[in-house]
Amino acid sequence: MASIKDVAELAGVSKATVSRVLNNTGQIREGTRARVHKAMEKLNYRPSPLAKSLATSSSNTVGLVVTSYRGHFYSELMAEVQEEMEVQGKFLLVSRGKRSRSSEQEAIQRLTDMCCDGLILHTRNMFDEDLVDLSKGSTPFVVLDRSVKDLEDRSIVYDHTLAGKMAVEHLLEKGHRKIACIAGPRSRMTAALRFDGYVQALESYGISVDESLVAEADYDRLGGYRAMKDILERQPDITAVYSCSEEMTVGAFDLFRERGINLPGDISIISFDSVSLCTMLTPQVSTVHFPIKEMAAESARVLTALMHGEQDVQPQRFIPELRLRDSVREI
Amino acid sequence: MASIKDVAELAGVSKATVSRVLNNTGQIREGTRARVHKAMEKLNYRPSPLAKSLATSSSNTVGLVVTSYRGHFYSELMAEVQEEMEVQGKFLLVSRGKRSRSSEQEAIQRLTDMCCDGLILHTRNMFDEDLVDLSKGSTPFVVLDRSVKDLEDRSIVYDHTLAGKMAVEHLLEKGHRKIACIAGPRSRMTAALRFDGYVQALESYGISVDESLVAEADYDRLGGYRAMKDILERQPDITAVYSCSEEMTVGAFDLFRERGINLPGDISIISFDSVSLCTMLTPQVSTVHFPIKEMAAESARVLTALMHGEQDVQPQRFIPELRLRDSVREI
DNA sequence: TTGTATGCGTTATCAT
DNA sequence: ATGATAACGCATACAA
Repeated sequence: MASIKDVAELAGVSKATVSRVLNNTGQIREGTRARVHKAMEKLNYRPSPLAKSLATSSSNTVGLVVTSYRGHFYSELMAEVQEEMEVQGKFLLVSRGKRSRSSEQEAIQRLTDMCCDGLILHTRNMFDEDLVDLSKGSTPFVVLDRSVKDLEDRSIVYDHTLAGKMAVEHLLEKGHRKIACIAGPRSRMTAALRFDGYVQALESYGISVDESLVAEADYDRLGGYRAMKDILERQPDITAVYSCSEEMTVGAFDLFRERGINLPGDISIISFDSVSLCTMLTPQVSTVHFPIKEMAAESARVLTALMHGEQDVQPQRFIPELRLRDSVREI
Repeated sequence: MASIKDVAELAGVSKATVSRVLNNTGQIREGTRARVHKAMEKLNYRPSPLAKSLATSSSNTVGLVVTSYRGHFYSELMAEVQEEMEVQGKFLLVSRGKRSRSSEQEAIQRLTDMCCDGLILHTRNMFDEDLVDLSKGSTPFVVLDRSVKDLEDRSIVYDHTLAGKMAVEHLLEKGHRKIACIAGPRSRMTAALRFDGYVQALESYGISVDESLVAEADYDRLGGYRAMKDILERQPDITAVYSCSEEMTVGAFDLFRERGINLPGDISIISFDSVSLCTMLTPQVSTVHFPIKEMAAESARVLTALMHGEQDVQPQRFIPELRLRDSVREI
């Protein structure tokens, strides 16, 4: 690989001059510029990003840390950020915090050590104060789907509780009273919030929650299948289900299909949805939409603004939105 | 940020010594080692990956180049490679070749400039000879889902034509004769191959292809919807459909749902499938499985072997496999 | 307008 | 067992 030195020699100038034409900085005579260009051409010269980063401590990359890679949700998240960043000409470095405070911090450190120009954090286990500490450093970052006090201008947030409440209230309005809940692992913040929505909606109708109506499961297809099965065993006469994730909903449908249960005739269902899995099912299921895609894109945009040194960025607010389809009937 | 120099000074040794304890190379007295460690601790020292890369021309990252980020397929591909690489402690750098020979080559150059230790290429537009040229360089790489002559030991391949043939023959065996084909963009290699499978299967039954039975569409949901609509307009009395991608199948189902078309009563369908979208549909649709996930993982493993300097790696062969479910009826 | 010299944080080759 | 020192490829402050 030809280096800047080779180009300089061939063009009969100094390295500094080559560097100048490279970055379009300073004044250079047209003649020498041409000579340098020709030399670069001839040597098929390409600057080393590594050396440049070392010299400037900026790397033209941004880091993304997530808690998992598995599943449509994270795939979509990664892809979206990736695409948005490419527009900025930035590379994306992805790292995973393995569901613990320390591993999340470690991931962040690795990324900053690599001189990422910015960070997008979808971390669930770090404390708010950790994030606030981080904000004292020089690397700009945004937090995705998490509201951090004092970091509002870098938080891309969504009100999971309200979303859940709206979903369950819809069921309530349609006359359902015996409403099951397929909940995510309650150790996870957003899962807990979504469950809160269930509780609040019920309370607003003067109904207290019956624990035998709720099952906690992993946020995936099999989890949904099992949860639905458990609930139906305990409470065969439910009329509606509130599912806290689309993949769990797909799992529930596996059971419905297996048992010949009819929707919405026998059971109504409403679900969270991010990647439109719910519109592939038959009947298409009514959802509260959790717009991870748009939020990921927004996080990329906000980060870009931050990296450009813009002040007072106002992250877009994402409001829960009901998407009514064919899986809920009136009773 | 503390550098190796700071550590050396604090520990009262030279930079070289610090470097040695860092990499566990050479012999060092226990006492000094301890002192160095303490100094590192105290300064919260972390080595700069950038400087290390510059010095060693290796970066602890691998590059992945794909043609798109959109859709479940690519998402899954990225996520799988990502996860597999993390096990090796490698970072992943993703870049996109925008469906042209030159942009794919450009992406590769950027990645090699960053001193990636290895490359995974899911490129469709470069020529075989480009790849062969590349193989003369020093960066190990593998090609995903493409068979390159003279590069068999780095090609993770799948027989799309055979897969398509098997799918259509299944339809044929069940008595179907008027079989529509929802094809991908024929400019794309694998789409063309899958279509070939259709042609071959038909020929083996002495049937010549009727172009009005086939529609070419984008490899996505909307494409499938439109293609299905077009075909039904021209040929309302088809009995079966061969769909070349799962997302197109989802789109076809959108139309079926809209029109109240019954499966497999009115129409039978068989589809390619990679991300199990087809098992979410009702009825679950019979498929030929294109195991992109496993192939992505295999590509990561083969690359790892290559990077470790192993010779004679034999990439696993992936054989098309029919997964019969409930979307095809006998007539 | 251009050149010189130094620094960025490592590794690696010689010495000692 | 340890230290000096030269790379690695670029940017940049200071001279000229």
